[in-house]
Amino acid sequence: MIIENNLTLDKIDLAILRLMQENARVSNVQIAKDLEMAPSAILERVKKLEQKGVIVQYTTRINPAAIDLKLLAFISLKASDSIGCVDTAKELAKIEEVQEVHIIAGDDCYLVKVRTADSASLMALMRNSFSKIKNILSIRTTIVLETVKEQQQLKIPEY
Amino acid sequence: MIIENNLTLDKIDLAILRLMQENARVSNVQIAKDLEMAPSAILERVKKLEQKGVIVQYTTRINPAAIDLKLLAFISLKASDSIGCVDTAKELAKIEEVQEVHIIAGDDCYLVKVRTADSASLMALMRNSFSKIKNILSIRTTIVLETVKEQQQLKIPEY
DNA sequence: TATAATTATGAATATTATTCTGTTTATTCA
DNA sequence: TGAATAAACAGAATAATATTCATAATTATA
Repeated sequence: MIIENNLTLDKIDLAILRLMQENARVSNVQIAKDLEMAPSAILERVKKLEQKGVIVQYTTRINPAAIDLKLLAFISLKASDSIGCVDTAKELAKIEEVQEVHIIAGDDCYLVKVRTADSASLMALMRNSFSKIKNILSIRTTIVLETVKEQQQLKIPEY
Repeated sequence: MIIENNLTLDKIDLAILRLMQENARVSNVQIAKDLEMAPSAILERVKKLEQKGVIVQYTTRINPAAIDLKLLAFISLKASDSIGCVDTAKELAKIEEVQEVHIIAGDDCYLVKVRTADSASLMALMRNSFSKIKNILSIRTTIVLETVKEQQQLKIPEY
């Protein structure tokens, strides 16, 4: 894991992040034009943002329906883990269909986001993968009927 | 919105998506080398994947902590909307701090994912933004203590 | 099987990334 | 405060990549 030392981001860094968050394939030249700077200076900053771990990844968002992943579900799990233990969470994280695993406050212990083709394959996933994980006491599955908004983009402050 | 006509993705398309999902800034030349094809052929396919809406966006994942967004929460909402009505959902989607809005099956009507600086700013958000939305009957907020996995990457089938 | 349509190749060109040097700007510390 | 030091920037040169386009190969279709 990359250590984040000097995490003070100035106005220019934030502007770069704003542009790149919108379009990861924007060119240095374009960013430079927008910010009225030299491409070489932009490149240097981008490299630094990568090194500092501010930029985690450049990723391509794919339409889930295009690859036949039409079902989205959230699963709340209770486990007999000691509190603060992430073993069960790590087991859940290993499952490919699992996009998110959060340890949450309150009644339930874990909140998991899962994407599968359909309800049958979700059922299969639960039977084959979830059931193999020890310490799980109960499962509550919530099917998403419609997604109105889904973005991982963050609200980047002005400065 | 782009209409998705010919959504039959072959093995090569899936391979391209797999590479680009991992790294949106991978070069055509690199993809071409990996798949043992000409860069021009790859480019043509990528353009088509964009046009067909298979590729939704190229985005940069930013470390939320780096821009002081350390709190993640899920909010379950009940509303007095008629079933299937997305008005409330659309209002929720307008809020910048809201990353996701799902209409869900079961007791609650909406599931919302929110990111803020801290619990104080979450409280402020709820007071200022959520409370302005009509028809909301009840709110249940779940704070995330720790995120073990968070990826929007999809499991791309072999062929 | 012939024809049409799609997809791929390879070379030429345009654009962009990257490197490097000199300069400016900011920061540190006596 | 002000010299010493470090960080950031600009601009030019070069390397790498994207893009275009004519042609060839492949695939689908009648």
